[in-house]
Amino acid sequence: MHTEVELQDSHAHAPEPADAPSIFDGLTEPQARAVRHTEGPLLVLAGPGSGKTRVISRRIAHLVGCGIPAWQVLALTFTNKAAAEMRERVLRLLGDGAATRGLTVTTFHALCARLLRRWGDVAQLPGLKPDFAIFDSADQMVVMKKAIEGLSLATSNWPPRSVLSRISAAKNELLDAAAFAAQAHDFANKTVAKIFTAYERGLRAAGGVDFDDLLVLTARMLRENAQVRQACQERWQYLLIDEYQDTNRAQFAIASLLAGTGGGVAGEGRTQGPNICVVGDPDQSIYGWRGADLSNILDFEKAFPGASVIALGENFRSTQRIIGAADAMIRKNTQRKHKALFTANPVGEKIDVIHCRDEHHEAAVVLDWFRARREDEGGGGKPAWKDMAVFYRTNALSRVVEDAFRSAGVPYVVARGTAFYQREEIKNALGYLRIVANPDDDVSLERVINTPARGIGDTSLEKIRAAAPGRGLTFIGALLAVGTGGGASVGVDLTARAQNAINKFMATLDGWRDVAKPGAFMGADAAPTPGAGGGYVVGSLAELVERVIRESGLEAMYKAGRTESDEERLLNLSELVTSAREFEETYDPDADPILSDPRTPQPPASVNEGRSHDVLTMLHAYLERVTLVADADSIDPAQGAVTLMTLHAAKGLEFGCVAMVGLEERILPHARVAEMPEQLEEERRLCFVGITRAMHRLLLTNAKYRSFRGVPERQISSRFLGELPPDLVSASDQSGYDEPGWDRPSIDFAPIARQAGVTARGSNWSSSDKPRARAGGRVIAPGATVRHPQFGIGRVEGVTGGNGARAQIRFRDVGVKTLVLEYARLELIDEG
DNA sequence: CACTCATTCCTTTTT
DNA sequence: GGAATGAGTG
Repeated sequence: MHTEVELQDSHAHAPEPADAPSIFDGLTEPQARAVRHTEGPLLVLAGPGSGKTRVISRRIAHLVGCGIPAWQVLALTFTNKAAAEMRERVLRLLGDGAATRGLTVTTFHALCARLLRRWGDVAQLPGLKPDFAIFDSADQMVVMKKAIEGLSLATSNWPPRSVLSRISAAKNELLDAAAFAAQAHDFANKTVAKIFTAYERGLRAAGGVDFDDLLVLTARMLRENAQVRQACQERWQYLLIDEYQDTNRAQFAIASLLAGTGGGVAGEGRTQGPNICVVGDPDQSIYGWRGADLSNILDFEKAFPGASVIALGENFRSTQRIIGAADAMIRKNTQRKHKALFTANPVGEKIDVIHCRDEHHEAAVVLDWFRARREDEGGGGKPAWKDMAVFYRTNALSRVVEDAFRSAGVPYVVARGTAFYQREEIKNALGYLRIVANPDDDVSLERVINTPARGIGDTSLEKIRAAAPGRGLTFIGALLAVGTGGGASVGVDLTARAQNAINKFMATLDGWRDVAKPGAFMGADAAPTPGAGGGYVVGSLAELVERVIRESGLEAMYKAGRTESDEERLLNLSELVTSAREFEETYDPDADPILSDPRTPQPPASVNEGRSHDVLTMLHAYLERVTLVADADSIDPAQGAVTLMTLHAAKGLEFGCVAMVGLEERILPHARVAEMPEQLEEERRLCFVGITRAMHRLLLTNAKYRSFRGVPERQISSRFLGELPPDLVSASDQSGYDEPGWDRPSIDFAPIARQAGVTARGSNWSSSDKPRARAGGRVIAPGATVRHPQFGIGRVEGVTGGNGARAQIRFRDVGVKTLVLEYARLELIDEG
């Protein structure tokens, strides 16, 4: 133990010397134990607010302090934000110098992307191209639709969304298309298996991988290729995984393969097993729907025998009342290992629970509550806007809150990191860039080939599309052939105009590729252009982005439009250039795991000094970065604004004052638990996560009426509210009604037997308060008489069950109509 | 071929 | 209430 001295002297530019603490300063005994543990597997069960991030960053600093080279340390998180924060905290302890060189702190997905780029060809993963693009969910959808249509199936029978989610589930279980097909026995599964195969083919043909592939392919590569596995194991001797409760099977496989079995060379007396440290909290597992497997954390000691376990139960964040409420609630979960949750903090104020009239009233209540908090003198002093947050279960709930904040002039930010990159103009610009990076990307190609309109219309494209596969041509190959050889040479009969347009387009693409390619005629060595936009070096990424925006015609297109949104789009495009420039400036090849060489497991040292990396490499890295951003990544507490976000995005954060809206049955817990009761406990954990984000004050609200898709529905108070100890709560009913039952959690919500019958749920009548509300949830069967708001009285002739259930109904005036029960506002008159 | 307007279909959560 | 198709027109 020699930490302190070493740590303090070796770093000249630690920002604030006064701030450079001893690594063990102010730690509790269990925290210090976790920091001190270096060799062998370690499980840290870290309750909310237990100083987890602090422990992790100090532990890394301690490892380095013990003489372990930083480049041997790999820390994995789920979001870029968490990675950035962890990295920053380590650097604060150790300084950004030689001591931390090569330290790898990144997300699972980003690590996998880098490993696949570096090793994909060595491992010979079938169909994986070195230039592969990462397809986000919108891209996946395009490929999926094509796959389904290519099999002559209807997207109405095989909804791309749900097929994708089944495939995703399979991939999370490490099943590939062949393995999935092998265990598919009924018709539905066999069909999904076929679609799976076609989807994979389409994805690979476009040189793409989806999010799940990043994990699956990496797991496979590590499992099957000894060379890659050894290289990684040799490089990363110390593995650390945050939010371990959220890992799925693929991530577990990756972690195990990276950890290996022994922790270094045999015979060195290390018998404890690999140096893998995982940190998590089973009570905060909220990604079950994405394949997270709680048994990874619950069975850690089985997977890594001899593991030490340290529980961090003391909470340093919240008041006693908040902790008491959270603890009481989470105890209702039965599938759970109890872990003591306690705090030495002040008792604090009671938790406010307010029943509101509707969502607009609810938003106003939240606003008032925040304003009142700004005058609070109590614990934490007067909070600023940035110390406040609103959480909700679904994104759809944010709109009303946003509106209220906007019109009240209260600053707010919505945590939607992906939103910027989902915008039409940005997707267009990125589409072009993606083609430059990977010409096979036909999803991007089809997106932008006629955006802005350049005379390559549907009819021409259809002809080319029809001809391409028969000739073994990719889409871009066909375009090239059409352009150079003339359409006739590949059996495509195009108008001269279309051919010209295609030629021109291809020439433009070529120009960009010359910029991106190293050593091309406008390569990195050329002199700087003091162009109008000026300042940057030829061969820079930002220049490429700017060129693409201009020469693609996107700029002109949005300039021509004179609506407000067009102006905004132009601004966004220049924002994209800025983001590229920023990326370029901070691009650090040293931090890039792909550059570690297997034969020389040394840190890359100063090999990559200077700007020798070419634009294409940087473009790949940039696109990768841009596709792997998460909602939570955009949260920047430096902004003086209230933060609005989903409960999922809130994990890992803390705020002085928190308001949670929509504590209603069918929202939190979500409606899906009616069909899948086993998901209730995850919903409760989600609520637990929300509550435990609050340091001083917590407000929980719900509304009596809430509109869904414009239709107001009567809401029922969330059962979770009923689970809070009454003495910790200060409840008030401002709904303007006084009905019994409103305060009580619903028991009316038990799963409805689905059988052959179909439930006409919700029955959303006009705003009148007739007793027919009770018709909701009843079974509609053939023979029943119903009333439709437009069509009048009708008789049910037949029903089809399942999701999106429909009924054929014969109306007196309009004849037989097929209606989707969920949306047709049917009123049951007689069960027949 | 491009643009506008009507119709349809949804809404968990996200790397 | 809104995005994403599709039909119809210039």
